[in-house]
Amino acid sequence: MGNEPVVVAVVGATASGKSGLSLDLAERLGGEVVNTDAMQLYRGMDVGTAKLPLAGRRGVPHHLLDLLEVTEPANVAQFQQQARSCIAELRGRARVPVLVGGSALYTRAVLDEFEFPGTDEALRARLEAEADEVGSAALHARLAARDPEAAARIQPENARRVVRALEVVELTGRPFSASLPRLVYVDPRTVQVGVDIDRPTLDARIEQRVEQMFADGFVAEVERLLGEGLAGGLTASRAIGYREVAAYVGGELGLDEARERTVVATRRFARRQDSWFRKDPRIVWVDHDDPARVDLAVAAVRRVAEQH
RNA sequence: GGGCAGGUAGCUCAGUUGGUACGAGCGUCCGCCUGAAAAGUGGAAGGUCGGCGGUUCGACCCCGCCCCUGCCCA
Repeated sequence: MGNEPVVVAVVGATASGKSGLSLDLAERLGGEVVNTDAMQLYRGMDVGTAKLPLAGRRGVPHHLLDLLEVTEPANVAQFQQQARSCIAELRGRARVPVLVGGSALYTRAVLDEFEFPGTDEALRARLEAEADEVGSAALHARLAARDPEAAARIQPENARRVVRALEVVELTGRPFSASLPRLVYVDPRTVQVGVDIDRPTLDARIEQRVEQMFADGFVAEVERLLGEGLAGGLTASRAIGYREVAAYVGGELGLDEARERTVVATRRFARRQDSWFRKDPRIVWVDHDDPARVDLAVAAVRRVAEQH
């Protein structure tokens, strides 16, 4: 295991400049890019997810893009497996995996010791129907009886988590931890590089990016995906921008309104991403416009490589 | 020039027959987060009510003048 390459992950808020840094790092380290963005997993969701077009990839191979149809739900557990085997494959070829993406849960699921209890479609469907009927508070009360600790950590209003907790409890007969695992890398030779960016700059970039998306045919992309069943996709239909543009196409929103709401939703998303990543003390932060950011990131990678 | 409607939280708008603004939605800020995660979810901070003057024990709510916005008439 001694000569296996380090695993690098570039994290940070949307529109902070992760893609560019990931390419720089892949070039400097002899690596290939592995996507860890839940929405870029979808085939056909390109403009609205700011997916790097082939022409912009500088010849660096990209993995784990375009794996799902918009009608399919996303699935972290499955992604975890795919990403880990992709990483193993790259290392087998002595290439450095450079993960990039803004989905914090996905990134952690891949990098950390992170196990998912099973799932049961029918059971979950039943619980969801029940939640709709009696309300999540009632289910929360049942959870409290079965698994007091989980209940204490999950807000009664959060139907999604209440249902999942009950699903796990009923399925495994064991308590659901209901809290994130500790920050422990499955492989100590892991480095996370965070792209730091101040809010005014980030907000301006988000606005600019969204405008560019619309100029680049975002509406046409959504129309095409609607034809492929986007509206029925559990995950994809709720993606930022896609739901707003779909509402515009459906005549429920004006174009300007759709664009403005997309900007706002993206901004809020960026805040949520930030609060996830800030909590992880292992992340080495580099400023988005620091001329030395690539050198700093490479230095961080070398440091970890030498320690192990 | 005249008439009408309106000027209340960052935005859109409720509300008080005069007694310290019950406000709401959105936004903003902070937090949570294990199989939908660009999802889901909790909390907080923001107005003294267009300006000046008057009436009143007391006005955001009454009166006067002024300013601004929209519509209408000339």
